[in-house]
Amino acid sequence: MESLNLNIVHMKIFKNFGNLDKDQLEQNIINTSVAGRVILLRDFGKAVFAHLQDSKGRIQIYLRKDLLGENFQLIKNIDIGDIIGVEGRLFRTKTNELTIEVKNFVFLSKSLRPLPEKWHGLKDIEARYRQRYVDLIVNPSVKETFVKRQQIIRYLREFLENEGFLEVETPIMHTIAGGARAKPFKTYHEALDMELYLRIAPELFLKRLLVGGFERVFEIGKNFRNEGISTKHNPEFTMIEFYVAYKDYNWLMDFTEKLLCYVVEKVCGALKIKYSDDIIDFTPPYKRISMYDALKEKGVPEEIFKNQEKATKWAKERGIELPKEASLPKILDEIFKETVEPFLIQPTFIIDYPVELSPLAKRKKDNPELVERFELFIAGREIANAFSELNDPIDQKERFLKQLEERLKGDEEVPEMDEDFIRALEIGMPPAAGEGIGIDRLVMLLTDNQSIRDVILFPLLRPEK
RNA sequence: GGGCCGUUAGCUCAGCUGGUAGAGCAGCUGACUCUUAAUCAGCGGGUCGGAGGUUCAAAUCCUCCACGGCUCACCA
Repeated sequence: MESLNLNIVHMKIFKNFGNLDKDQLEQNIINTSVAGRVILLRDFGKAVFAHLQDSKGRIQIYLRKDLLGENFQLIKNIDIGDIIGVEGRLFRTKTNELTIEVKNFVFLSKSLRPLPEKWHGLKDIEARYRQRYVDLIVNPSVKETFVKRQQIIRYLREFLENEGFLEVETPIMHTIAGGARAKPFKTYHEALDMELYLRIAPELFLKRLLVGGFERVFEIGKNFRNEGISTKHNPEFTMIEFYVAYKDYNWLMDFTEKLLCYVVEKVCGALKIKYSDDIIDFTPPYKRISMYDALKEKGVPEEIFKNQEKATKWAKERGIELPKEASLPKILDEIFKETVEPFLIQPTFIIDYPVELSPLAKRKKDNPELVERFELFIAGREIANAFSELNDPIDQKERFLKQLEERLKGDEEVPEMDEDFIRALEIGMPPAAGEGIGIDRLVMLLTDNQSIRDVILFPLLRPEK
């Protein structure tokens, strides 16, 4: 029987025969076979009802002594959690439930540990993360989340491929951890006797590919940041980054709207979705507003935009904590995070950031203190970060050098100088726009989950003992 | 790293101002051939997260530690 064609509950049985009523099933004998895990068991002595669960659903099976004869004694050895295969005829019970009347069955796997309680299931959050295999068996919505996660990635990929993008893989082990501002994980290569870093972003490698002549590239993969863990941060997380030559950030905003619509429509079946207590509407166009205008809208006085003393005072009066030695743009960024960000529920592009906050973005032509950058906020969270890419090697080198001063002051999050990246820009990079989207946060949004750990199969935890 | 909260049977949870640790489900035995968290009768099940302390007596009070949750800090 192991070699028989075993049906998958939902795809074959319910899809093909789920619409047949009791009489139709009496008149047409439909034999089927299924393998699955026993998740409920009701023993009546000479008859047993059980529910089998497989990857797509559940179906009830009915085992009778008079049909199974001597083999019926074996049924008494079944425990909840065992995996068995059955074959038999489909029928409907008195209560009209589609059921398999078993004529033959086989034990496939024995479960030695009991499953969690059938009614309350597994609730303990720690146990759910540590024993995700049990969580997946008993909490159906968990499985749904991870199916949706894969769909989100599939449709992102499909959209970009349809738009002529090439998917690439760049190194995860870096000799210089660049492309973002974050503390990296360290590892070690024995043969080369060399320290390496796990990447904090693929950005600088993807831009090297623009130099090499690929005009549309993207990469989906893990990034690693050696920072605190929270409901929005896991040390390893999945990003998609994509780059388009000969386009700028305005084009990219339109493109982002199309991309999100494509994915949301495919995955959720509508552009309006529920997230927590909000209804998020992905119908374009999304509001586009500069960082400074967004601050003004929330009542932040314009006079502090150009005056560090006043900005510091204004922030402190409102209990906004500032890092020591914060520059004016950094102070405004902190004010933004407190006064604007939490209120950006509907998709909103915040554009035109101060150059100090964006060392890899191109300056605006009419205002070199700002860059052509946007961040997309949804449900009070940053979902995407994008800009017209800086392709002037001289400006880029100057900005790296300026950052290095901070590194020398002891800021470990500032990357080392990447000389090879400068060399690549010196060869000549076409004007381009690039964007990164945090996949985990997007999945949270589209699956209505409040913690990043609920969209990562095996989130990082300390060892049990 | 700080603050608050949690950790009792395989699972979900009770256990009051300190006085021999409980229930439901799961398990075991028995009854029952259309049940839906099946039902009924009976039985077994615990280093109360760990280590100290206070006390005649600690799941309960105190201290430290471990793990987790929320939150703040951190976070391109």
